[in-house]
Amino acid sequence: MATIKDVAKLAGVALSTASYALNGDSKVSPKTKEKVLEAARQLNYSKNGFAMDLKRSRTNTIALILTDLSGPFYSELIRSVQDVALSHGYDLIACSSLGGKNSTAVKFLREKRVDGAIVLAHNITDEILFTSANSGFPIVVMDRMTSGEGLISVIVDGEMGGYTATRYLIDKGHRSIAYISGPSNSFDNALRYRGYQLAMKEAGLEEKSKWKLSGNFTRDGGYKATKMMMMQGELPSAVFYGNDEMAIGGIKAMEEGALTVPDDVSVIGFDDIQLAEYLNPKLTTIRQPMHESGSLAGHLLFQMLNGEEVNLSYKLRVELIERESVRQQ
Amino acid sequence: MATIKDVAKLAGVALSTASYALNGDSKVSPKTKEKVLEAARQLNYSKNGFAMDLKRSRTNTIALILTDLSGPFYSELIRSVQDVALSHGYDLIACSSLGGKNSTAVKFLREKRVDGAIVLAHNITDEILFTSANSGFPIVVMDRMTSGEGLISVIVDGEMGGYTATRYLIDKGHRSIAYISGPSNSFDNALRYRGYQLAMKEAGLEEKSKWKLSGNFTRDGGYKATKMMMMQGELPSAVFYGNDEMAIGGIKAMEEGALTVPDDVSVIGFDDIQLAEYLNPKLTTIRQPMHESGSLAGHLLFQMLNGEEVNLSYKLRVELIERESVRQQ
DNA sequence: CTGAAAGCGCTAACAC
DNA sequence: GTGTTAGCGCTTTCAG
Repeated sequence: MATIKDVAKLAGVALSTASYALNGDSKVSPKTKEKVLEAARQLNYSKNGFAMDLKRSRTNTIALILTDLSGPFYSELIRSVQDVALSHGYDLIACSSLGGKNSTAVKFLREKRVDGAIVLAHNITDEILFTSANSGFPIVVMDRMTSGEGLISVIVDGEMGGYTATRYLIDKGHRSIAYISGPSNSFDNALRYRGYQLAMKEAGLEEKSKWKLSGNFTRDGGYKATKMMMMQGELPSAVFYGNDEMAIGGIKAMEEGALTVPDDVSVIGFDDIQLAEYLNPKLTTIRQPMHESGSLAGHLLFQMLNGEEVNLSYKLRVELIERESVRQQ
Repeated sequence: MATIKDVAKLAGVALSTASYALNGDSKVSPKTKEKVLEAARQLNYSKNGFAMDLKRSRTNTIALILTDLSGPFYSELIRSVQDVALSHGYDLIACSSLGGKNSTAVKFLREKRVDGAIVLAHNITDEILFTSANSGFPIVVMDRMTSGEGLISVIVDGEMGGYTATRYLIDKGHRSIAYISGPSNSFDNALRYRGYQLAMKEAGLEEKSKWKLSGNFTRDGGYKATKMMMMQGELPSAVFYGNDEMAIGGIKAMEEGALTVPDDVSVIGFDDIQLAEYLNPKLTTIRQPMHESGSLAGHLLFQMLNGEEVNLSYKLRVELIERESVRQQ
């Protein structure tokens, strides 16, 4: 691998001159510059990224950390963060926190391989966040309400969402409503469930403990939880799934059990994933403003990077998307 | 930011001793090691990633380069590559080639910020691939047939896929079959189209030039191309969309035009994206073995990293997934 | 086992 | 404008 030293030698100039020429600094004469560039071309030279980062102690890169890079749900978020990064002349890399403490994500955070990060990964502990973030290394976290030095959060109002969904079902005349929950350690799930409870209580409705099922936020989990519910004999008139993925699994289970949605049982989800409007029936759900929240997170990160003052947390509103999976009772 | 120097000083040992202790080298006495670790803890020390990479001139990281991080289609691929990376003790980062020559992807490739890369991004030119790859920096490219020093390809047999899809339609009794193509610079599209042409020719069928439409591989493009086709008056009895996304858009356009799939016109796609089986009607399509190809690409990359000999290219077979969008004519 | 010292490749004062 | 030089923070020989 050719180094800048080789380039300088071949071009017959000093190291620094080569560096200046390569970086487009104005204080190099055009012909010297051309000489250097030509030498670089000949040697197929390309600069060593780390050496530069080390020297500059800045990478011009931010990281987006997700639990699993492969969730279709993140598309919009990734895109909006990417747009913001690009518009600030920064690079974006995505990495996964799969593997917890030993994951790529934690390594990048701890070893400061980027200038800042946006984190949406529940398996990154608060402790890691706290010890990694500081005024020189900002982090915005999107799946919990946590803040500290260089650490802020932008979250979606899940409680409001849970309330809205439940309330909508109640307004449609439903009286027996089940909530199929996500993982018990999920902050998002807790919020949605709290919203559900609130609306139920407010309407004087009771949550039946036999319908208290968990589907782990996965399609298969939703399927199994629903099967379980169906085996219990008595069915609610509506079920609120903690997320759309579980609702998909749930609808499948119902279909298999000769139950029609929404005629036999109404279904509402949460997230508004892309698939939602292609399901049959089209899924009524609560839309998370992924684009807005990603964009906001990105902008805030750059504000912090520039040393500007920002709030400790931001909460975004959620929206009901009425489609076909809920019927008037 | 505390450096290893600070840690050494606080612990009262030499720099090298601190380094050894921190890296778990065996030649440090347990109590010295503990002293160092304690000092590191106190200072909230974490090593500087670049300095290490620079010194070691290895990053233990590979990159997966995609045109757009946000395509839902990549999920399975990402997951399989990730699994392979993890099992080799490597980190994986994903980055986007959005922005072409100035993209993050190109920067990472040229500046060697990783140890190797898997590329599935048609806007990365062959030239960049050739100048970046070498025996010390392997690249496996997944969307074209290109090879060179440290550069190999694993592709899916798109031509066979195109042939299979078209042949299936013909066997179902269809005689007028349109192919809605992807971007003209797409290698994948060219392959699929060639397969289509082959099957048509073999059956003595003719491609009508008025149905020669392009949908750019996007949902919206498929929608527009289909609208265009419908405006022409005469409709084919079956249409083969270059990918599933376009088929989705196409089906929507047909629905809006009071056309029923598959009763009025049969539809076949390509890719077998997750959505395909949730559409109404469920989409008949050609499945790309994303898991297998990602896994293979990953394994090959590591073989190259280890200096092992590998073939210049690998071609994977494709599979017809029969669902509901094609009917017997 | 420990410590001193030599760089990895690059940038950015600083002097000429 | 151009060249000299001092590190960025780390690993790793080599001598004690």
